[in-house]
Amino acid sequence: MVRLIDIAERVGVSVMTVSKALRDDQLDVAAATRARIKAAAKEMGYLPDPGAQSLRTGSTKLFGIVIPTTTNPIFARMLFAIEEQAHALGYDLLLCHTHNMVEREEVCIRRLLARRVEGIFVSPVYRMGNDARIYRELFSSKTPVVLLGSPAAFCSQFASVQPEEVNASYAATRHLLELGHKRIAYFTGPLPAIWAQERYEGFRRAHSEAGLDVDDKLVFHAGSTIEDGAKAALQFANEKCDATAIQTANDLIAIGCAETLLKQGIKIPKDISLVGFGNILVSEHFRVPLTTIRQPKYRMGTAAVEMMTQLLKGERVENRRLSAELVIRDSTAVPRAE
Amino acid sequence: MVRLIDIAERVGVSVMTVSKALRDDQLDVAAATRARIKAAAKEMGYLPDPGAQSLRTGSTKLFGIVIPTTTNPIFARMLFAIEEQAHALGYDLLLCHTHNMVEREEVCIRRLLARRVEGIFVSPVYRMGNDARIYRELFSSKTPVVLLGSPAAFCSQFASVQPEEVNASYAATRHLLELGHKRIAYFTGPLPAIWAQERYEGFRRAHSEAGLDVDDKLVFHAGSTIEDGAKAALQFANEKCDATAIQTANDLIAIGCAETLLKQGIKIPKDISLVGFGNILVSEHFRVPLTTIRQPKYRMGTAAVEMMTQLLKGERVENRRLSAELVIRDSTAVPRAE
DNA sequence: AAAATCTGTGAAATCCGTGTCTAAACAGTT
DNA sequence: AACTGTTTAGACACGGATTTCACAGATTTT
Repeated sequence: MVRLIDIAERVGVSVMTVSKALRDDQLDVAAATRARIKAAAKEMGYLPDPGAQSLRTGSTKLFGIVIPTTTNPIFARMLFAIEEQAHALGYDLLLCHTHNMVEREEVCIRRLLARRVEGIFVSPVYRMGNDARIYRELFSSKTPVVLLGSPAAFCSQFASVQPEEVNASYAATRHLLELGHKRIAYFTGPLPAIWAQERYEGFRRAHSEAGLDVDDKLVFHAGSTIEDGAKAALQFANEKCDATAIQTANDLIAIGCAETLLKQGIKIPKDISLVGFGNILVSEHFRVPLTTIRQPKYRMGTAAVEMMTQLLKGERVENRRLSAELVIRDSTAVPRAE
Repeated sequence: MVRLIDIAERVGVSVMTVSKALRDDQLDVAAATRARIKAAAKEMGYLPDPGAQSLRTGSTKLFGIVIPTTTNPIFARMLFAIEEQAHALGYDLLLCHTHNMVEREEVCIRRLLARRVEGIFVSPVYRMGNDARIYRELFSSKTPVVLLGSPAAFCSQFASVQPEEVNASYAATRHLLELGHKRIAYFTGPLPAIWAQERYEGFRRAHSEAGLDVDDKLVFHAGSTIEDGAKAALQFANEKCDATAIQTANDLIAIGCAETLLKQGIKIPKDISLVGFGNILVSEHFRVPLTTIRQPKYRMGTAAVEMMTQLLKGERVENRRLSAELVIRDSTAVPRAE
């Protein structure tokens, strides 16, 4: 590896001069000398040692990102945006997966802190309670943090970007109500997750504004995967409640649900309407292209990085909520005439 | 931040003793001293500075990974496996996206080299020619490299993991032939990509073994995205060739193709059979669940890390090809009786 | 009892780049 | 010629951990 001193010897100047010549333009070094040094550095393929740099300057130029998994399309797309923006700022990105497990999340965050990253993007693993040791550690480390998702009680001290869960979910329910549906089932996400609560809240609000009550028998607990959706659908079918539409807390649940119903010969949207949340790739190309909420994944990523740069500058930041709009496809229609 | 010297002062020993006590177990330091030091380190929340460590030892404990994008489900899953294995080895992972653009790929690889990563996993951007400057640079940097995908001419000096493209594609074609299809169209991937060539090769081989010729009129150039598949399908429909089945170079092409054909009222598999390659999430839940080739994504990731550890130990490694098998779903059937 | 060996500990040098401060060189002014 | 101010360059110290080596004291050998 080429070091500063190698260049210094070659050009015949001191190490300090080389260091200055290669960094602060316009300072302390004569133009001619600077040119010679830069030429030599390029020719010799010099790359500063980041270890030495970070040791001296205290700056690692690293961000860390902690997400459930990249196989979740929502996060894949946000990750993509964040990586792009971070690079533009001269930061590299360290990636960690939690698989939605608290122990893993702890390990991930500790790894990143040990690495002295200058900022962490994290999608918190949902849990009950208003305290989580790792988030206290994170806070006392003073590392800038941007939450990708809802700030639950245990991490409410940090800045966050999230979609407009309540309003978006509300819009989805409204869409069903306007089509004429009166009895709408709801497949919830994991209860401890704020996003799940908020999406459900939107569903309720649309009902109460329409002067309707939510029938508890129409609420099914689904989790967040395709399998969870399938299981809930089975229960739904068994209970033979007279719902004409189903709204789900995310697209994966909707997919699982639809697969199960279709298998039982139930037609979508003829027999039952279905609306999801998220607009992942599968939704568009699903057997029955899914009416859903388009989450602004890429924009959430760019917003997160913007907030991070503000935090790095020591500025205060406001939490951000990005609007998410309804995408109407083929899984919703007017209810079947009785 | 707590430093070694802080612990040293607290415990009343030298920095060196602390350093040794916290690292090489069983050496040089008396058990009692070691215990006191460890207790103090834990209590004070000591975390070694990776910058200083890497400066001194020359080891960064970092891997880099360069992939087209995490939104591509194939890579998302491999990334997941690689991250998991790397962490188990004590390495952190630096992520870079190329978007299949050579310029970006150069930037990414240079970033990683500048970071002094100890190993790079890279899915090469396909290009013609047998020379690429950045791969020469990479080679002369002596950084261990494992290719995620085919070793094209310009990067054949590196170790690689890849699925059994030819055989798998061959199996897909065989499946169609055995169903009784005689005229099978083929939608190729990007020609410079070796995987595209190999999948096509499997298609040809199955034909020649069955004593059939491949009709050039049935070969369409498709690229690698849903849009590419849709475009090729349009051309296919216009040319009214009498094919009874279509095989595509990957699942996304198949999806785009199917969307287009279905929109034109063509029934799958009744009017035409369709087989893809890759088995991504969409394929299973597509309007017509897709017959395809299951790529061993997770296993490719673990194999890549295994190979990397061998390279790190200075051992020679053999390129690896993992078998990929046919998954039969609903998009293939016997050809329609004329 | 003297010499040789082993153990636990620490001092100093080192990895490579950068912040600070001083010194030399030079131009312009009186 | 003496003085001032600016530009350019280098000396020195430092960041935090680790490698090397020396040394004192305890233990074993002769």
